[in-house]
Amino acid sequence: MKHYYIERLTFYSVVIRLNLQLYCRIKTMRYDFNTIEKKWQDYWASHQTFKAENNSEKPKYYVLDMFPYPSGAGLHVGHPLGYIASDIYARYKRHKGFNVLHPQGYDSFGLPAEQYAIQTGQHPAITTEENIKTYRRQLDQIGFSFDWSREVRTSDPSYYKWTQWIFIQLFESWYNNNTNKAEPVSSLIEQFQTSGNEHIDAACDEDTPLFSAKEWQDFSAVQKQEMLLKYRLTYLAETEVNWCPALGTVLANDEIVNGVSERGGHPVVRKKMTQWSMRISAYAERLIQGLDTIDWTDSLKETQRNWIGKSVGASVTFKVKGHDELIEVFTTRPDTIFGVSFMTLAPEHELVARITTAEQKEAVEAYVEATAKRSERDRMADVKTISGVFTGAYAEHPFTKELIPIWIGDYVLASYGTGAVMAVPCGDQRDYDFAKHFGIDIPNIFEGVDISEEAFADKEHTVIANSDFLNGLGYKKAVKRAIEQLEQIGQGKGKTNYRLRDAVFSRQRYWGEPFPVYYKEGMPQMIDAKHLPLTLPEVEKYLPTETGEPPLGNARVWAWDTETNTVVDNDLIDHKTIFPLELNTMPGWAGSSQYFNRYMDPHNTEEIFSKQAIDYWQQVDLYIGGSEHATGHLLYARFWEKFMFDRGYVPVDEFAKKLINQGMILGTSAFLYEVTLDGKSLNIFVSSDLIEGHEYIDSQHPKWSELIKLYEARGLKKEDYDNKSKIRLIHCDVSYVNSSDELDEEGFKKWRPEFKNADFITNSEGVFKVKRDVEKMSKSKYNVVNPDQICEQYGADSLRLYEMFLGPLEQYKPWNTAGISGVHSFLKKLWKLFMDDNGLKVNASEPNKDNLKTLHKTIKKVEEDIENFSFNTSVSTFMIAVNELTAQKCSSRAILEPLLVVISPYAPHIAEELWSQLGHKESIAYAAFPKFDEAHLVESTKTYPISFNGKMRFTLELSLDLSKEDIEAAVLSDDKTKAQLQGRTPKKVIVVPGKIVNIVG
RNA sequence: GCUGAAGUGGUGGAAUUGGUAGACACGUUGGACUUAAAAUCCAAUGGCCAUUAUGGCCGUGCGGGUUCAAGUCCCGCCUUCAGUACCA
Repeated sequence: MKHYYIERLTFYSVVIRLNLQLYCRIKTMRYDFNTIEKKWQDYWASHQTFKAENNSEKPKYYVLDMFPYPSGAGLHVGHPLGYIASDIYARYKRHKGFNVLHPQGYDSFGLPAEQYAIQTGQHPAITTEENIKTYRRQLDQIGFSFDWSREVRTSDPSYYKWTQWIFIQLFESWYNNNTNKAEPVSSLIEQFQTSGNEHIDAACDEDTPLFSAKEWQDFSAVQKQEMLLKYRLTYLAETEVNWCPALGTVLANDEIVNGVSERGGHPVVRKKMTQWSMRISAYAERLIQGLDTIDWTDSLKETQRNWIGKSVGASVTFKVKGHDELIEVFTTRPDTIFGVSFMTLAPEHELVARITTAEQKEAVEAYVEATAKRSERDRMADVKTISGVFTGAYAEHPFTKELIPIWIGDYVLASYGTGAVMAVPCGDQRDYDFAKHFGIDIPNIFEGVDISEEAFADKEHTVIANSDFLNGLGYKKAVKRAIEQLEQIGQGKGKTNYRLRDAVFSRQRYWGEPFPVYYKEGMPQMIDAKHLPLTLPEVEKYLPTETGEPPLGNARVWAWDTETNTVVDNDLIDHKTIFPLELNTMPGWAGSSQYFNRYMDPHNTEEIFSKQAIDYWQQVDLYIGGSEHATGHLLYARFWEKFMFDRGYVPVDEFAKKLINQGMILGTSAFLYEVTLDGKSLNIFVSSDLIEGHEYIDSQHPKWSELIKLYEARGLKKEDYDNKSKIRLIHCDVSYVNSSDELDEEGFKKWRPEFKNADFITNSEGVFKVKRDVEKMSKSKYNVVNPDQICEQYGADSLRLYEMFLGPLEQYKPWNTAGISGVHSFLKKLWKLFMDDNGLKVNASEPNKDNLKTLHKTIKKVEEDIENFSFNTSVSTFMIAVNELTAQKCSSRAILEPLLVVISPYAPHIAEELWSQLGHKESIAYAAFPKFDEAHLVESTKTYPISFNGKMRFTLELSLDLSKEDIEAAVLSDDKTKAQLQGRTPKKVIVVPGKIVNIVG
């Protein structure tokens, strides 16, 4: 028995093997994308095909993607969109003879890994490593031409060593407003030493006192450090921050969306804390100016301009009556100074408590307290309510010396300008509303303008009146004059104000870069750069300590020994040689603000990058990424690059010459209509075509007889459900829905077992349909499409082509997997152009005129498309080319070989395979892009559209040699023209040679 | 409110400086091949009217305008999306 069994097995295995051999033979002739793609991905990896050299005869080109945060969910089809576009561009540039740098890495510090660590105890480094593996596998299978030998990870100590190094450089620098650049702190100390700080124009803290050289010399060491800290480009300061209790950390303004945290949507409150800050405000003007020198989209530049928020105007000081106090305000309309009828201070303004009169004390205090309690979000949500209190104090008008009541109101923000405004109700709608509400005077200082209904804010048509020396002047002249006069009496000057605030740089987090900082007598000290990196310590818990310190407070070994320059046990802190280390870590944007430069020389252990490398690569030539980073990463990175430029580390002060924002690929969500009663599920679902337009169940409706039967079967009475039973939408995983929107009931029930006994009411054809809607692709909406499955089923080349084919790169567009069959069958047709059942069918035959025309118009169009980033139209062009060449039965090597090079940036795997089938031993990646030859497109005739009164009626083929007159004669003598005219004489004939003929009759 | 982008078939989208609107696909319908299915191939496919056929009218968010000719330019609106918001 046993013997027989083995014999049978052997027999079968021989049969199977024979079949397999036959199958494989056929298979080599077919477009077997899975095998081909794996083969070439392995080839590229083992041959390091895309390794960029730091010295090359070729011109350089640097194509960069925004590196991903490796999240646990992996990639969905929306993620690679920008990577595919940049990869096409990078491959194209290689064909064009450039030495292309196209690196990739990971922005691997961040909140999600830490949140996961808090929940599970899993070290973030482990989670991160696992996620990176998944990302790498997914990226590899799409066939990107990344130079992986240059990979960086922000959480890698060999990388963050240089993030720490830059921090030290910033600490050792100050911003000189005279030279308009950052300079070493040593130059500042020299000036203090010789002449104090009175004559220094620097970006510094507002509360910096003036001191003389003598005073400086007399300062203690700690006092000197305190003073210097007010000038450093990164500094410690007590700042009001956005504190997120749920996340236990501080958030930057751009990490808050609609008053809640961007990640997780948790509430955010204002809180005072000592934090590291970055003096980005020093660069506000240069960040605006620099925008004119770079090729970024207008909308992105506009977003950055708005964020920086430059406004030009004047600062004016008002004396407070009866106090030795001054109120400084910022105004963009100094021309309206004679229209001031009150002043408003922010409730948080420091003068409020000092100037409030005894009578008003109670009301003012109550108001201040009430505002403090209201969260930022409440204040934002409630813009319409006007509130405020009179302080009882008066200011003196700088010119008229009239008394101006001082109010407080929450429409004035403490964080903008000086936190105080001179209110001109006739010229500003908010001041107007406030004045109306509290019955304050609204003097009119505009000539010929009615202000009985609303304020007049039109600068263009302003003519000033009732304003002494400003009478009769227009806006511009009045502003100039007002500033001159204010300067003369010493109560104001021209001033430019920026909305941009310094960036808080501390996070109360574990999974981030440690600061290279220890504290001696309470003052921060930098660890010498040669001892970096200061690596993250191990902790038992990733939560804040019991005393409320950041997670690093849990580290047992986290103190700095200045004798040995090593990290030692906390217990050893003696404040003589061993000092406590900083417990905060750096924010997410630290690691991403210089990574583009590190790619140029990623393994350098001596420097952040060599001079030779940065001089060669200079800056990113093309940067592709999402527009959501407009006011975060893209602003901070520009700031750091300018700083690095000032200090002589980089040769240019903008890091990315050109930037493109790719749009988002949206998911097509599926929804089920679920019937509910009193908010509870009735376990009944209704096909979407029965429901459209209804919110409640109505027993009168004939469509719902089946549903009504179900109600009755369940013993529900008509009066219980009629017009009460409501319909709601629930998300359904898109994998249980086919392309006709029909639901796989069994699959759905398995996925959501709580509905396993649910009733599904089908439409009149007996089919259950879901509702479709386009939304952001996300796990929680169950509309995610995984690229792994697409690659498996259609191949990476199909995925690449399809993502490009969907529409313009910058646009938002919905994903629809069904459509991929179009590009997939294009690839099969392409394959068939080269291969038939017997193998390669390409030969040395002479190409004919049509072949050449097809090839050259394709070369021309694709080249233009790539230069214009119009990748979608290229894919159509390929389809047209292959359709035409197939119809022409073209098998000429002279046509098909160059065609392959043109297609290869888009579909590199199939291009490589066919290229090697053509007998090439080297990769196609560096083959020269074919040269376009206009000669092949020259035509002798043109099919003219013949229009009558602008409407095209028919076409006529005419020689292009004909003159205008010849064309007119030829057209007019044509029978079809005569038929159109029916004997009438045309009034006019427009002939545009080579374009169109229009007959006006 | 302000700023920016965009409105074209059933769907995604083409249309270089004003010059044949709807390329290229998806989907749909019909056909070929097949025992059948898949795959592949062929044909039709903006709407309406008409037909024996070569036809006719309307049509790029809406209303005007410029022009021999407008999706494209100008004026006035509407809608959608994104960003931003008491910024003095």
